[in-house]
Amino acid sequence: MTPTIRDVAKRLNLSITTVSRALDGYDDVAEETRERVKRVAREMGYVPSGAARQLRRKRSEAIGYILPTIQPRFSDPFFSEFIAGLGDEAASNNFDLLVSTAPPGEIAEQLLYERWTHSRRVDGMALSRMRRNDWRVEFLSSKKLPFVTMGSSLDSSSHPYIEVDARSGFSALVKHLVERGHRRIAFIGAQPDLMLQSVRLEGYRDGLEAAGIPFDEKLVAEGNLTRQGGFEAAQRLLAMPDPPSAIIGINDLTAIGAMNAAHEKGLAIGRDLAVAGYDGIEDAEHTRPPLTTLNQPVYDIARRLVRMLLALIASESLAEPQILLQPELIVRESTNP
Amino acid sequence: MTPTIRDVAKRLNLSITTVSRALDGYDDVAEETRERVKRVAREMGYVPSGAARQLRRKRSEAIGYILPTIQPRFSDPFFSEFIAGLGDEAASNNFDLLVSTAPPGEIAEQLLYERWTHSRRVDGMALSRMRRNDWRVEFLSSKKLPFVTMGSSLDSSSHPYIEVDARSGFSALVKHLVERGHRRIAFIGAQPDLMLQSVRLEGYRDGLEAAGIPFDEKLVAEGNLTRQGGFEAAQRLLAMPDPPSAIIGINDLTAIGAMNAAHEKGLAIGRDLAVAGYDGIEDAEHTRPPLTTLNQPVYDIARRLVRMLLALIASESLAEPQILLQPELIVRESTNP
DNA sequence: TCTTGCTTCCAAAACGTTTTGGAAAAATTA
DNA sequence: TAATTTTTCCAAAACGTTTTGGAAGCAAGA
Repeated sequence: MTPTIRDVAKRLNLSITTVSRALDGYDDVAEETRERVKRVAREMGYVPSGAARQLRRKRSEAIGYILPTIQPRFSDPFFSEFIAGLGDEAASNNFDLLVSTAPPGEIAEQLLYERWTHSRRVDGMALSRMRRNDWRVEFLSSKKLPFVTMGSSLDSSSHPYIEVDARSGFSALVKHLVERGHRRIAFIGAQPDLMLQSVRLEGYRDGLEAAGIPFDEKLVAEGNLTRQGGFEAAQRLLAMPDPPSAIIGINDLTAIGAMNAAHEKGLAIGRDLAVAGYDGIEDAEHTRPPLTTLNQPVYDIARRLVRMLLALIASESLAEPQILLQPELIVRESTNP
Repeated sequence: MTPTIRDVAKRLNLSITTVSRALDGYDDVAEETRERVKRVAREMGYVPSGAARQLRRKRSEAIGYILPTIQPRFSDPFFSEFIAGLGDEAASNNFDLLVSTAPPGEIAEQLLYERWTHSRRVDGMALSRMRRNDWRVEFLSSKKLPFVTMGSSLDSSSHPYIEVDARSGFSALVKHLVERGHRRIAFIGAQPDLMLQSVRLEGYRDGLEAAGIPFDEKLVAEGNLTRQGGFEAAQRLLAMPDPPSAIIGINDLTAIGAMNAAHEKGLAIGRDLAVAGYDGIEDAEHTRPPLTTLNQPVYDIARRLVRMLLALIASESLAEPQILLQPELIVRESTNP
């Protein structure tokens, strides 16, 4: 069996207290003893039992993240980047990352949050894809479990988050298209309960208003953040009697779907139809033509979120609890042939 | 504070033993009492402490997976699909998925494996991207920690795994290209220590041999499983005096990179140069032209791996410890204009 | 000599479960 | 009725740590 602290203590003729304190770096143990303890512990391959430590310390040294699995077999590069960021930063602080999956809004999701918070399997959580008046915010606040979010929600409660200013971003995107001579600019959005939908749609409207173009709701279609959703929405838009000359996708996947729909209709993207997205995923560099997009540094945001979360867990106060970043407009040939 | 089992017992005037056994479904508690216990427990919002349970049961009800983060900001759709599969299946068995990240082959990786196994934070592990004579296999075997792998390694020890028969797959891919009239078929591979490199390269050679085409090592280039790697390798291949008429990428990302290199050189893919990949990621459906590939059901494999792993953890014996699946050749316009 | 103050160690009490080995009460059998 | 079995409950002992509140030994000061 794997050795326990008792085995180490016995071998050293010391009490388990001293072993524990020696390894934890307390200063009431002689430097020479500490060295002996450390050496023997390593020799014996001793690693403290996570469960026992958690039970006693009442902390799990783990943070949680629940992946919103919409369809089975989903694959959105946003999430692998986000998880990599969470994992890297957690790992470099000796924290673990607990991941689970649940379809958003369903009962299973709620059960999972309850299980994790009540059983104290995690010391804190990271949330993404915020919804309007997200129940998770209220729930976690009431349970006093530290959490951080990517993007804000519409709650009055103001929790720590990092938000990318998508509103200005989309406005800038519209400006860019207007400068290229476009007047009929369509927008393919997402489910209306998502914060990113309201925010980005508003940015789109801001942009139109600034250019003096009246808002036309027939130019707004609903997708679902996937390629397929973008594809179908774009088909509908392009089948209109007076189709748009430019399409903005709420994210890159949507935009890529739209490009495919256009291509299938025989339109030359960039010339006949401009297309732009949001996210800055790697795929967007490799479409043909390459996709104009707004880049947000997902990996870095994830790492930074974890740092904030760890500070909260250590009940330090945050210098900057709400952070607003600007996305970077990357103009490529899909809007600039 | 969150209620403990003691609080529930006190409220019911029962012993904590009975509460525990009632909730765990033992049959030595009266049906009527069980109902009372369940009701009150729910009312009080009682959830057993994970740490205490783990400590006593000596099981963590969690499985681990370590993401091979090669570069910072990596995003390979393979992994989001794989993690979604692991997470979904684990969640539906009330298991948690512990994820961490480590660059493969470095000391940090080893430390992580040691920490997780010794501290018993996980009951078992899933591995992917197997290396030749993978030390992890030996390590986990010696620690007697259950594990399953996607793909086999070259170890004599035969652990449970699911392997996709990439060797036949690549052979079939070559056959397909030969039938389309190609004789100079290049292969862009990956780092030589990866199992998938040896296996897929062998499949490629099998295919050449079956077609009576001599193997030419100048047609084999090394990539790194990313688009960028594929792009650069393809540039080298296409700059040769007698360039290939077809390129096979070891995975879809590599192939997509190769398509871009060809496109940059003004070659019409499908007509001037055939390109094919392996994985069946969603991106491959949306390249222009769509990419011929070998599809492997990553999501399902991940779920199945977890089922195998849970059986191992419950020390059941597996009906089929080693599973070999056939990839499905999906011919698209990149090789079939 | 008796305090006082360090330094270095430790015994015992948590932490919140599950499990073991009965015991009391009720039901069945002889 | 007495003996046996079945049903239903429980006290106490783990599980492996960390933390609390000293205690022993020794040097320095009075």
